[in-house]
Amino acid sequence: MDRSEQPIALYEKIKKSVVKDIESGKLNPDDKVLSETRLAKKFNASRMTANRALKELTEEGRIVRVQGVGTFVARPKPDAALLEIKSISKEIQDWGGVHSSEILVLKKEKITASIAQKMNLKINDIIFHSLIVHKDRGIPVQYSERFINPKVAPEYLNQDFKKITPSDYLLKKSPIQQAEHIIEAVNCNKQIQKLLKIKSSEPCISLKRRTWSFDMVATYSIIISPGSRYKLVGKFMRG
Amino acid sequence: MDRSEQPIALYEKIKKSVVKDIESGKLNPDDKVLSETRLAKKFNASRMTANRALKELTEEGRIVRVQGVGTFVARPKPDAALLEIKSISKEIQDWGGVHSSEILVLKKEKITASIAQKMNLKINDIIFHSLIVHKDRGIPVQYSERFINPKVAPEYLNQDFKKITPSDYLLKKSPIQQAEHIIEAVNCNKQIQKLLKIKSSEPCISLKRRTWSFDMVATYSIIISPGSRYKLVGKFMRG
DNA sequence: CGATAGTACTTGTCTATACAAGTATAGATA
DNA sequence: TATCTATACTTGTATAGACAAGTACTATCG
Repeated sequence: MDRSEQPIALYEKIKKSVVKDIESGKLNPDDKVLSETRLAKKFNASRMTANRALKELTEEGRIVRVQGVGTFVARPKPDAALLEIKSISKEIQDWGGVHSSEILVLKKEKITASIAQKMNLKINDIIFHSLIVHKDRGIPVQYSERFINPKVAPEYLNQDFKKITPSDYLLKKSPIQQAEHIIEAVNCNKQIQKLLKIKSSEPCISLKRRTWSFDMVATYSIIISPGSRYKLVGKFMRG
Repeated sequence: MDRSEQPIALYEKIKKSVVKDIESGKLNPDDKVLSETRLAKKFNASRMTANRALKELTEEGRIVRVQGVGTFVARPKPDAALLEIKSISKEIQDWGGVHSSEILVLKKEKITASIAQKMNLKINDIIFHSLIVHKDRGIPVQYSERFINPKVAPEYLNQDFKKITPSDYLLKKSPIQQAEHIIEAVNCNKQIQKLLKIKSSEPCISLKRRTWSFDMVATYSIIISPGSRYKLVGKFMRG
């Protein structure tokens, strides 16, 4: 860790204090948080500084503010793994299906320009690339392409993926700090149509996902599923 | 444009001005943006106001700031701009579009069995029902049907939705929301095809959503958008 | 009893100022 | 030439004060 101790900003201290009260249970969901004025007095800060702390906590979804009324602790995210793809095999099994998968690509390779851009890497950097089709009772339900930053998981290719799933390995090696999801409805190209054994008219759901670890883009993945065979269910906060 | 004019905050004006310069091509990636001091002077604002504008644009991924050096237009990490599933009108405006909407239904009515089940209400209970088609420059981009529990927002129908959007009103009345989302790729029925002015082959993204407030189901909504005209982008933090 | 006005409090926005800290550049120095 | 130093500029943090806008409650009036 190259993070040495720099003097912590006052607004950060206020944020941490509120978060601590929430996580310790001193403040429960829907409880009223100290007002800006009171927080400012408590920390010997100006109101603007307390305002900044509370504004950022609002953006982070930890509190809810209502003008004229006050600031309240937000209800906890019911599912930590919000729109996150849990292991597709588990999902299929939970559904009562029979999971199998076909590994089409699993290797190191030079990164392409468009992927390099998405992952903030340089062209010609080396990257891990996998392409897998997941099936239920032999019927393809998901095309899954994944690019992995080797700086984050250098031993990725050497794993025995019969003992640990790729997702589980990555989760262990690189705690995800942040994830971005882009969900689209698309008609997919011929190659993917063939892999998924669908007609060209079949609407598909495309989920592109980037995850960050250690302040780097850790993975970029593209998942495509026929609309008739798959849906996403997510529980999370925020309107 | 059904957006009536509420006084727009100064920092919002500064943000919009910078975004406009970026999107019009006046400012290109890596170009230097006016410094806080200069922006402040240009808009007759204080430096703190310009600072807020630039700070928020940084969080939105549109610019990059380097202490001691300056502010630069971010490279187009595509899709980084839109962060949350926020109000569709705001989304369209941020995108540089022109939002309008057609209200097809907005009334109290008796609940149907299937909706009653989803909302944990009894058949023949009264519910608020709205059906709106949102457009960008006249092109339909979203079919939005919504059922609202009157216990949560009894004054819903009496609002002047030219002054406050339905979403904003609901957020205010029941600020703490837990939500469940089901996302599917579908081909939609003839009625919706007609409203959205799409061909039957156009893949659409369907987002069904339930929100909870005060331990009740507050709303159930169905949102359908043509895949070619809309996508969902979500950024979620962990820890 | 119901409506209204006043109040106390909250968050939202904005200003003018201040100092700290990081960077680049030009000019002086060894 | 290579290195240091002053400086001018940038962003980052923080203050104290101001007014606007929204809400909840109380006391008053009709």
